[in-house]
Amino acid sequence: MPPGPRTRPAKTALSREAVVAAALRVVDEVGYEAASMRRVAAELETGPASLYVYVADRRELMEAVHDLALADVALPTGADGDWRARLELLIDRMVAALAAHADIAMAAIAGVPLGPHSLRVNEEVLRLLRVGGIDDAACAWAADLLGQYVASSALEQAAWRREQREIADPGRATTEAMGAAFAGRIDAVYAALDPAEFPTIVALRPLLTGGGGDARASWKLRVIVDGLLAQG
Amino acid sequence: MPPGPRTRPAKTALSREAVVAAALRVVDEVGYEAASMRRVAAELETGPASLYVYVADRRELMEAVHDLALADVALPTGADGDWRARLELLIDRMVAALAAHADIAMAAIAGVPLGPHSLRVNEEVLRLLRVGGIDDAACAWAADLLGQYVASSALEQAAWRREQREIADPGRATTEAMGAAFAGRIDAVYAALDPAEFPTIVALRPLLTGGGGDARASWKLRVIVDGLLAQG
DNA sequence: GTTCGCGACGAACACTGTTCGTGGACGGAA
DNA sequence: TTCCGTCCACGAACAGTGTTCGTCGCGAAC
Repeated sequence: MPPGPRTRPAKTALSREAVVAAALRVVDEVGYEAASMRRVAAELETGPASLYVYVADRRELMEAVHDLALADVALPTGADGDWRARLELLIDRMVAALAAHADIAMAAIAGVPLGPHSLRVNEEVLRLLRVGGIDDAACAWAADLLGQYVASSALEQAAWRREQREIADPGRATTEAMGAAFAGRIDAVYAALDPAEFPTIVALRPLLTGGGGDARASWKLRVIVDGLLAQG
Repeated sequence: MPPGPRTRPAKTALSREAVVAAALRVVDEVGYEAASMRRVAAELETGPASLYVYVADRRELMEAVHDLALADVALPTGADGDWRARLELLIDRMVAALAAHADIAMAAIAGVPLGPHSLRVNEEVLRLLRVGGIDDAACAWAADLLGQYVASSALEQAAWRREQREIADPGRATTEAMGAAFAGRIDAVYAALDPAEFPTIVALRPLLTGGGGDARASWKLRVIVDGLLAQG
């Protein structure tokens, strides 16, 4: 007698791309940290051991997911303006593509991204910087700085977006959810500070947590590029 | 009969500060990720459940450790120059203080730092920016940008430092360790790229992984501050 | 001297990433 | 067609993880 109802009709649909795509779906649903190997395997209706045929470990899987998220980024064309406009557009697209998939940008902080789409996009960043007349050594370090900006901004934007989703969630749209909100919780800490000890924080309090969206991000990007140009 | 050799002579030395200090020691030894509640408890010669009297969860503990690491940062004085020199010195000290304790800066990425020492240091950052004549709204966003720079640079520096320690480790100072090294592994990826597809990366290859130390960090900081001044 | 509360902590729960071994399915060779 | 060999899906297990609960001993208050 067979040990159980072993029905395996079309289970051969496993591949590296299928695993990475499933992992991206799971990250979208439950976030970066909660996207465990077991949950990804469950998404594929298999066991966790099956994933290790196509992926060395969780880190490599998440790097692949991060790279897949960057596949949506289209390189700006000549119609998008001069090198600076194109660079800022490209960076904005990178941040948007990453922030669209929860906090997958964490993978870029845990390890340097070296996937094919990361390389494709970074090649274009470096090329645009050179077109802009930036010194070669400055190009290399600028790409590093811009990479840090992309990861940080994508994480910030993802956190801000998740907060809005939690507030909009009718299941817990109570005072508790409002109190646990992202900017709200931070602002509450600032509001409770002693103005004699932290005069500047208290004075700037409305500005510190305001404008968590695109204005903040594009301002930061402008600062960095202006700073680059100042290195002449 | 007592249920076992329950010898408890001087076990009453537990407190929140003792827990956080022990956690900092563990982070120094094994790193941020491997610093588990069980290891911290073992450092205090107790069980993991004992920690939860003084700390809500691992996240809060790591935020407290991050804040403790910033306690070493001394605020620059008038003898250190004008506002810009003081600001850059302060930021450098923050990066150095965090990078001295492995990758504890990860705690600043997982959540916005709001501990007492973070507040103390951020108050001074905001104050110096205002002294420099930066617009109030720009001050708020600049502090955010500088915070991202501090966390990213501390992580980068910690990774670079760990790599050097692993190479210097006589136990595995073989070709394997050299091949698995940080900058070396990245450079190897770049070296294997097709020059027709990634011409800029290949052309700038020696510059991309070079200068991983202080020069890179201070250059980035100069870019940011120059960019701030360009906002008028 | 007795009671009472605080807190240290053993045990357990529900997970996690990863490895091993089995065994079935499929390709090509005889 | 039969056989063999390779591949790989997957059950089971290992060694951990964060966190919670209940107990129980100790110090202090009454």
